[in-house]
Amino acid sequence: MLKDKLQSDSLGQLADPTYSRVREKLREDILSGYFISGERLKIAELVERYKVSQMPIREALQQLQGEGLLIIEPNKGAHVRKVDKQFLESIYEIRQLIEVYLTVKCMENLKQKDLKLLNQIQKSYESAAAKEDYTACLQLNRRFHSTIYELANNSEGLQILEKHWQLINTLRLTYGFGSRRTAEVIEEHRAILQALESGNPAEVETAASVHCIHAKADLLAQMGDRLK
Amino acid sequence: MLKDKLQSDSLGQLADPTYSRVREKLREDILSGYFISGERLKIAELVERYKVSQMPIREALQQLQGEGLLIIEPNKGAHVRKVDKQFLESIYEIRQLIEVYLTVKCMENLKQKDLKLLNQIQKSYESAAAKEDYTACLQLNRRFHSTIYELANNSEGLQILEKHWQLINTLRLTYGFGSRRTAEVIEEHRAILQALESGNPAEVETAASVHCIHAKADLLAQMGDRLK
DNA sequence: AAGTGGTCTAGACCACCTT
DNA sequence: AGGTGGTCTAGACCACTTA
Repeated sequence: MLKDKLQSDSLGQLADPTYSRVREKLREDILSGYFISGERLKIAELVERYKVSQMPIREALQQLQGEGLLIIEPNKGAHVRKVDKQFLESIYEIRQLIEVYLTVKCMENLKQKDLKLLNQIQKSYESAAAKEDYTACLQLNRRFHSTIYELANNSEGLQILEKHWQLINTLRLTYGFGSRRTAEVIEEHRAILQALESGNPAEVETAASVHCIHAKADLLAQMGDRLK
Repeated sequence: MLKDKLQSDSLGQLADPTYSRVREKLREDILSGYFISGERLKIAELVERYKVSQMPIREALQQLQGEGLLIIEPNKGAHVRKVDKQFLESIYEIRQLIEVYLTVKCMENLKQKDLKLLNQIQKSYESAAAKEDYTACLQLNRRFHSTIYELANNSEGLQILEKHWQLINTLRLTYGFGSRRTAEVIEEHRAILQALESGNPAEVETAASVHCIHAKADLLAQMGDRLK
C-alpha cells in the first residue's frame, strides 16, 4: 500500500502536520528574504504558494507571530517583521542575559554525572568537527547547551532560548552553512566546561558571555551586507 | 440598525475577533484553576464551552502556547502547563533580568521630555491610587514601565515583557485585585525615577531590581496557598 | 477493528478600505 | 456601494489509541 501523501524527510520520520511544514517553509521564506520586510502576507497568496487551504496557513502564521517574525493585527492580516541588524541584536542581547544566567544557575544542580555527559557531548562534537560533519555539529552544539539549560530548572528561559534557536538555526542554514567557526566553538565550550568544573560563578559567567558574543558576531558577519 | 452581534465592553470599543475573546476567556479559565494542571484540553469540549467552532479555538490555543500556558503536541492535542510556584518563579527570574537590563539601557536615549512624561505618569498614578481607582492604577503602572522599555530600543525584550504582562495581569485580576501594594509601588517608582535622573546606572539597577523582587513577592503572597 | 479526537478543505460571512 | 481579504462554520479526512 503506497502512501504517496507522506513527504517524509531523509531521516525517514513521519510527515509532520501540514501547519508544521508550512511554518518551516514560511520561516525560511521570510528569513531568506523572499518576502520583503514589512510586506503584508495575504492568506490567498500563501494558499496558492504552499498549495494548502487557509487553516494550516493561519496556524503557521500564529506560531510565527509567537516567534516574533510576524505581526498580526485583527482583521488586517499579517506583516513581516523587519529582520534587520537591530532586530538580531535585540535578540542576542536578550539571549546573552538568559544564557549567562542559566549557565551560572545550572551549577546549583550540577552533578558529576552531568559533567561526564557534557564532556562526552563535547568529545562527539570535536570528532564531528574533525569529519566536517556540520549537521552533526549543529545538533551536538544544541545538545551541549540544552543539557546545561535544563539543569538550571527555569522553564521560561528555556522556552525563550528554544524559540531563538529556531530562528538562528534557520538563518545559519540559509546563509553560509558549515561555518568555519567550529574550532572557535570547541575552544569556547572547553572554557565553559572548565569553568563549570572549577565551580567559580564569575568564571562561568565570563565563559558563557564570551561564547554568546562571538556567536552573535559570527552570524552578523556571515549575513553581512544582506542585512539592511 | 441594531448590531446585536457586538459584544463590546464598557469602554465602547468594537468587539474583538472571536479567537481573541476565546483566548482571553481560556487564559482566565486556566489561571483561575478551572482547568486542572496537566489536563488535556479537547477541542470538542471547548467548542461546547465557548459556543464557537473549531478554528477560533485552535487559533486561541496556538497563541496561548506562545504565552507558555499550553503545550501542543502534533496529533495529540493541548495540555495545560502547570502554573505552580516554580513556573511563576522562572518567569519572574527572567523578567527581572530583562526589566533591569532595559531600564538601565533606556538611559542611553533618555531625554528631558521623557523624564517629564514619566513624572507626569507617576503623578497620575498617585492620584488614581488616592482615589482607589485600581483599574487606572494597573494601566498607569503599565504605561510607566512600557514608556521606559520602549526607550531601550530592544524589540525582543519588549515583546517578552508584554507577553508576561498578559499573564500577570490576568492573575492579578483573578486573585485579589485592588492590591494594597499601591503605596509601595509609588515609593518604588519614585526611586526608579530618581535613579534615572541621577544618571547612575548602578542606582538604576538596584531600584529596578527591588521593584521586580517586591512585585514577585506580592503576587506569590496573594496567590498563597492556591499555588500547588 | 472500531472509536476518539486532531487536522484539513470548501465555502459562507462579515469587517474594512476603496471609488 | 462594491471589492478585497480576514474570519468563521460545518463536515470530511485521517492519525493515534483502545480492545
